[in-house]
Amino acid sequence: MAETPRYDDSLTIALLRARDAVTAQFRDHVGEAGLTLQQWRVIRALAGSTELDTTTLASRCVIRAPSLTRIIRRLAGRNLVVKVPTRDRRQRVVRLTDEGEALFTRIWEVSQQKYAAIEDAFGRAEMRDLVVSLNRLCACLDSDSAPG
Amino acid sequence: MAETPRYDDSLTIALLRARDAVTAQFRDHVGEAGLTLQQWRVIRALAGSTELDTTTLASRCVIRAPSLTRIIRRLAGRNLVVKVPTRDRRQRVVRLTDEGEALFTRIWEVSQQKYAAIEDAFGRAEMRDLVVSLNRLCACLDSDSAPG
DNA sequence: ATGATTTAATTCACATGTTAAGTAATCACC
DNA sequence: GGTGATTACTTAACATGTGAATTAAATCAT
Repeated sequence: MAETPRYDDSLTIALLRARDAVTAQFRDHVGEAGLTLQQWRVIRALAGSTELDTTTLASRCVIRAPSLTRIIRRLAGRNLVVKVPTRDRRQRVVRLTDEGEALFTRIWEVSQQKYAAIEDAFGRAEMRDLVVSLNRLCACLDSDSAPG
Repeated sequence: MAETPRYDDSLTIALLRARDAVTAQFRDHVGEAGLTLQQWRVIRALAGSTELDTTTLASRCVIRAPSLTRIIRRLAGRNLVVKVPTRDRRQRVVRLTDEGEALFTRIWEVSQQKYAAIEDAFGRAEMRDLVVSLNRLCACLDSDSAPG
């Protein structure tokens, strides 16, 4: 508690700590349902009969393609997602099964409460500003990779 | 570019994306020196003849103890860190070797430039505010884990 | 239509993330 | 000063992160 690390002012460390603190709020609840947080992000992205290909899913969930391949394999093995046939047979499009949708609903309710609790603790407006700021940071860094 | 994911407004996703974007700025440079970003965080925390035990190091680097055990083993195997004898023989206190310090210095210079580039792109004041905001978020979440 | 190229996803190899269990050293207490 | 609880770290088992190589399918040029 009392120790203030020397490079606490680093953006990298601040982001890591924040992510750690936020995910910690959800991990136990999601874990009790037998899911990792990454698996939960995938299920959440597919909720509501959404069909998505691997590339889009990877982008939305911020999960690399190789990891997503394994995650989908596991979720399919548990009958939570199924493959959907496509015209372009290179693509793997998936959607939730009824069982997957049911699991989503069960987790989602409590998850929303926990999210609301964070908003209450941190401040709704401040949180909105924070998300805007984070998204602007991404926008800044994604564009200028061109050196001088 | 044109697709706006449905839950881009999620703090969790925003944090993931931001972390991803920021670390991407450093990964290649650090990787060319033969280090992962996690290994680099450890080396950075130890730079300047700093001796630290595993627990403190884990806290500062935001790395779990089991991961840190393996990371230190690898860095020790490459003669970048060494164990320091301690009174409490449960603790593992480590410090950089001369080789480790040299590697730090080599990476650090470019790393600082890249950090400055982020500040330039995003705005120095905005970045300071962002770090403050992130740290406050952690403070909010670390304290109130007590349910009603 | 045939072959070169590009694209989408997977596989591989190794490093880290995560939880639970294990081990050894210290501490608290009597 | 010996015993039980605590502490610091490690190990083990499995899931994900990461970059490079691979495979299969669509596209392009001709």
